[in-house]
Amino acid sequence: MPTLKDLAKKASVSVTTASYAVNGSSLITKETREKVLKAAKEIGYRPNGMAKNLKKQKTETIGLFLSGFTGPFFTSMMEGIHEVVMSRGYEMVVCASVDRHRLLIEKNVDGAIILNYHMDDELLTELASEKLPMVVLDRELDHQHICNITLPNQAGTKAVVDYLNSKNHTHLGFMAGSEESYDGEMRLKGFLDRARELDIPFNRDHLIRADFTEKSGYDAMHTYLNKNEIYPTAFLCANDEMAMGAINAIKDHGLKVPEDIAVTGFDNLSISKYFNPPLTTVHVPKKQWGIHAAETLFDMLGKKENIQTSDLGVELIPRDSV
Amino acid sequence: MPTLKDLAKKASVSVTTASYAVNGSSLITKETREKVLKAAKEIGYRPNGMAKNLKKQKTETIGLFLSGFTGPFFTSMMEGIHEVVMSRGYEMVVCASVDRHRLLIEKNVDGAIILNYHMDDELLTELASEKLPMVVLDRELDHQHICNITLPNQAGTKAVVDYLNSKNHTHLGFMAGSEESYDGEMRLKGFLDRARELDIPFNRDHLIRADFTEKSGYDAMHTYLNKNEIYPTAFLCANDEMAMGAINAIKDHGLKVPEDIAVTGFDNLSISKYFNPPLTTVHVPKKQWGIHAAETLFDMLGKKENIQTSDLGVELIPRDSV
DNA sequence: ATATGTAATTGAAACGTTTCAATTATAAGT
DNA sequence: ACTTATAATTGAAACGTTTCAATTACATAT
Repeated sequence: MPTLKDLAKKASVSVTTASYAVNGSSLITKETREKVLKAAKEIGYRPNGMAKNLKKQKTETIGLFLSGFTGPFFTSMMEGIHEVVMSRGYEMVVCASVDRHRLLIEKNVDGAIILNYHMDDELLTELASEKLPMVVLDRELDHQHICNITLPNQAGTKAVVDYLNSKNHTHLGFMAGSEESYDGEMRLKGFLDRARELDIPFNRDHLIRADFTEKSGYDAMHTYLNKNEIYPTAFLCANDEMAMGAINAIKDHGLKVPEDIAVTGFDNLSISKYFNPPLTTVHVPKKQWGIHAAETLFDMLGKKENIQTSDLGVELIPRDSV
Repeated sequence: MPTLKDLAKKASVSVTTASYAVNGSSLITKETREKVLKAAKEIGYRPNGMAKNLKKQKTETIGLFLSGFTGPFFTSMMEGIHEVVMSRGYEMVVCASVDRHRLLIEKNVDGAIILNYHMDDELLTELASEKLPMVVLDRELDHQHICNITLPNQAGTKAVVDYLNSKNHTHLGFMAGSEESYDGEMRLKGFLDRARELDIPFNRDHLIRADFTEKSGYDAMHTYLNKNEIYPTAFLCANDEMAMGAINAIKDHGLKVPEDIAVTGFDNLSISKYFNPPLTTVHVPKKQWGIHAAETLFDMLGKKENIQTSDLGVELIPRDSV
């Protein structure tokens, strides 16, 4: 691997000049630059990113840290983030991990967007700093260098309860995800609160736990139906994937959706409208969410004062599954 | 940001000892190690990844370079890669880019898996080396430090043609993706070749181009149906997403699937079996593909001789869309 | 007490850049 | 021709680690 020193020798200039040439500095003449660039091509010189980062003390890379790549939910959000990051001339890396990721703890990124319930609050508050601002999407953290951008989860399930209520569904069930998920628990909370507010009785027997995947939704609903012969007229699910699994289980059990049991989801995945039956759900502006997160992060990097983190709106999408 | 020097001072040891302590070397006594670790906690020391990488001349990170995050196809594959990478104690970063990505060209990764038709062959062959082996998934490149692991695209569409033929479909149409996609073009080639082999006449009027997304599939089929009043009895689509779009367009046009037009996909996305009608498609072992790619890359990193790249199998999944 | 071997610690160089400060070359003004 | 200003080039330090080679500390054997 040729280094800048090799390049300098090849072009018979100093290392400094070589550096200026490859970085397009205006301090040197056009001729020297061209001479160096030509030599660079000849020996196949490529700058070494590690050295560059070390010297400049920054990477111009922002990291998105997820708990996993599974599921169709994240892709729109990533697109949103990616668009913003590119437009600012930065690079983006997506990392999945359990509790920690070397790129984050060894400061290999200039900023981070976190959507990873495996990472605990302590690690994040410890790591966040002027040099490593963060936007967290899956919790609320009070820290000078952390911004929270959360989804309107509670408002979402509340809207669903209201909608179902208006359709005279007064016996409700809820399929929740993992208890570790902030978003999931907020959705559950919105549901419970609203049910209480509307005096809709809710029995914990009709609270099912799954893990946000279609399969887990199927399995959980399957077991549930085998155990209970009396069931609600409508089931709210904490996300679309589980809702689809639940609907498939209900159908396989010989019941009809929505006639016997209505089912609602949350997220409004792009495929949900093509499901059979098309899924009533809460639209989550995933891409917008990503854009907003990234823009906020760049505001922090730019040391902007008074960073605004506007709320995302809720929209119920009524379809045939109710 | 406290450095190793700060840590050494705080713990009243040399920089070397501090380094040994944080890296768990057995050259120092238990007591000194503990003393240093305690000091590290106190001042909040974190090793600087950039310096580490520079000195060690490696990152223990492997990069997956994609053309975009869009679409549900990649997630299973990423999971496969990720599993392998983690099991080897490496980190994985996923990068989307147009023609180049700084992390790749500045050697910020120890190895790369490429699935990005935007990157041209020249760049890749120039970059691949002993220190940066690559596995490419979307083309075939002959280079000492590049392994190709491609999908059984041609075999896939050939199987579909055979299947449709056995169902007496002799008027076929094909919805292809972007011409830049190797996989897409191979799928098309398999189709064309097999049709010729079976003496099934094919008219280029029934070759539609879209760009692999559901929306583009819908639009393309919509325009097609408005233009042609005579159409094939079956349409092969180069992937499932376009197939779903095409089916929706056909339905919106007042025709029935599969009665009026049968439609097949390619990929077997997890949602495809729940589509209405369930999609006949070719199963692509996406996760297995990822695992195989990552394992091959580690074989290269380990300078293993005689690297085996076994082929992936094809499996036609008959469902109601035919 | 002295030599000998091993364990623990340390100093200093190196990794490949960037960039400040210093130097040299070139042009312009008298 | 000589100063002065500006442009172009360069030397050297620094970024924060790792690790080789050298040193010191300590125990054991003579």
